[in-house]
Amino acid sequence: MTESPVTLRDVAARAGVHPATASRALNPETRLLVREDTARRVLDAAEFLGYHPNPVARSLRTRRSHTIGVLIPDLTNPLFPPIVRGLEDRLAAAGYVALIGNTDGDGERERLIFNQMRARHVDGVVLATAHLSDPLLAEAVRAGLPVVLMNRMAQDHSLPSVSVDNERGMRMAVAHLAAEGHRRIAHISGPQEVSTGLNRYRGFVSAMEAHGLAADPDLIISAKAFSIEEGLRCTRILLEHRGGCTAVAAGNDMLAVGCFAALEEAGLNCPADLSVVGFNDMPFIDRLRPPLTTIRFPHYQLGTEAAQLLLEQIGGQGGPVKVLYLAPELIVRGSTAPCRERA
Amino acid sequence: MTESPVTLRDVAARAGVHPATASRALNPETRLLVREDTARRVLDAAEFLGYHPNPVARSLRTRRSHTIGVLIPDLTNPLFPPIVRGLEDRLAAAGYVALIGNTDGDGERERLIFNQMRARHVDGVVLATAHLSDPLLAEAVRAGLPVVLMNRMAQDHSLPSVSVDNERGMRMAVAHLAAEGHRRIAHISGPQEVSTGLNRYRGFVSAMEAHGLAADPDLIISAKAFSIEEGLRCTRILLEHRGGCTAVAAGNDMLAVGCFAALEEAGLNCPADLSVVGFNDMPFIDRLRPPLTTIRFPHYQLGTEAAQLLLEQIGGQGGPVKVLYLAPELIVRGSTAPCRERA
DNA sequence: GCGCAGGCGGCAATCGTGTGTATCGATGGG
DNA sequence: CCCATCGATACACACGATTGCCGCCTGCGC
Repeated sequence: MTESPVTLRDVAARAGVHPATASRALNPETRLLVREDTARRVLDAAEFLGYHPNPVARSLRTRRSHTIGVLIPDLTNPLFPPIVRGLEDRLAAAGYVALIGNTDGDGERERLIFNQMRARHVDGVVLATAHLSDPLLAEAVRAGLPVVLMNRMAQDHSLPSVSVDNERGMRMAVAHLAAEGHRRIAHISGPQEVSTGLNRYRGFVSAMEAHGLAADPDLIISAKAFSIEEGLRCTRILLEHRGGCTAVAAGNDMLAVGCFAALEEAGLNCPADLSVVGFNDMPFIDRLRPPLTTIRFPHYQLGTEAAQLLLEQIGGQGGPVKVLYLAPELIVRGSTAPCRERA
Repeated sequence: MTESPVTLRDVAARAGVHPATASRALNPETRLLVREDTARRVLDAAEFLGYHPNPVARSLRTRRSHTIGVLIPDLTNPLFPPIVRGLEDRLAAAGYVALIGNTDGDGERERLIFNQMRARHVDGVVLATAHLSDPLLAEAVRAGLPVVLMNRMAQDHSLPSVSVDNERGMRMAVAHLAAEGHRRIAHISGPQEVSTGLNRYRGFVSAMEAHGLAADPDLIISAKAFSIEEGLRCTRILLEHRGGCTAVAAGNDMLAVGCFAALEEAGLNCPADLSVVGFNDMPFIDRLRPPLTTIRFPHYQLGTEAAQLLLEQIGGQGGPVKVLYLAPELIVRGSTAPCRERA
């Protein structure tokens, strides 16, 4: 009464069959091995008793836990909740659940959590933390563990991944600033060890060249993390011995928020003194002062697509490795304005 | 090589003992049943082989999954990520993992997810979604499933819970507005079916009385959910046939954000035309325009304390039911100003 | 009427661990 | 010298579901 002690043998007993037969009848895959009326009797008995298969026992036998490990840097980064929800919703629809692990950008912690997840026999892993060359990837591949990279790509291995087209997104951001008349545009780049940081940097450089603008090395500062603190630090440096830039393309929204903080600290106004464009269009970023101009991509869908790719991989079709790009979109808000120096 | 096929029998074989002995030697609880040098031999063998007990098999035998179900309304509500992190961190320290379920405030979905979690044999449940009288609670109690309420309380059952002192917090908010000279203060209350909504409402009424102010029923509007949309809707109503209030105490920050949206829509200015105070001090709320005056409580700690209570309950000390209140704190920012009508 | 084929379903082993019980050996006391 | 006792370990089964294998029964054809 306290638990749900209704087990397969109970169902079998009530249906007057052997547990093995009940098992076959209940599994849609093997149901055709059982006569139809027998199957119906078993199903009715299961229904009547309120039978739910014990997933632990099933996992022990089938060696599949229906559990997915998800490694992200930090759940409290507003970018991730919608992505995680997309993941969980899609996984849940397939009968899987997600175990979330926060690495805080620490490689040591990442390895620890990864091992714990492997110990729990996860059926696959979604990595949103992978560095360009991450030893974990080699390990996962060697172990035959299905892996999908999310918002990240790897250089050493060809792995399925879902991400926004970062180069294109950054080019759109720069194009917007250029169209507003800005010529001296700075870039606060994300960490160059992750694909997101690197590709956006590349997009910045190529876009500047495409617009016939010099990508002044003095106006490119590399942040050590995608954090508000780093945005603040980098912008301070920029403001101190900047070559007089009129606009900043930040590596992501968090860096842009840090940029805002630095401007406020220096008594400068955005966009009057400096135009700022971010990347991600994370929740609530449209309600800041000023509302941030940024590059949007569908967060929730990023999660669902990552889940989809992982499920396909677990399904074992063994098809070609899929690399999925989601289209970025420029969202113009109040943090960018025409360049005054040109006017 | 691909998996970690090193099992208890392997360890036992290498140590030259029976698997049962190896099991006892490895378990600190039962280690004293084994001679010390034998235990050491087993431990060495386990170390050498890189043995990790199979948690699935263990769970099947011990009927403990080391898994906790966590039901929240919506992970994309910025209030929850820090709370969830606190929970996960504390649980992880005790060897537990959390399964997150989003109910979207839907009772049907809540029941569905709850059942799925029970089917997965979670060792306990943290409920951040419970209504004042929730059939799930009775069910969980009847099943002997450890439960902790988070940011919620129940009326029917005496259950362990962790929450902020909502009445006191709301009284602090009202006291602040009163101190600024406001006399006609409105309240956008949260859903009255959940303790958070009800207790803040009570706090509002009692605070108004304490300051000798009339709690005009026209100035109290009940939202159907703690959402931006509801905040928008309720504020519109308030602005249309309000009795000329000069301040609003919102049931939480999301409602306050909706309130901001309604003001912008009506061409009104906060705090010049209307002072607004929220509740929760959720992340990024300090970066809105204007920065929201609100009631803060430690989110992360709310999570860790809930986890702690649940772990104690699972530990089975069977002590008295603990109900924990965290102290609220008034954070004054730019969304509240002295009442102009008094000046 | 008998033999064979094939569809159904039962038997039992298995997954890896934990634990109650039995057994074995040693030791100490009478 | 034998028996009782106790400590240490081996044995076996249970947890609950899955699945390879085998046997039974039925139906059909000759």
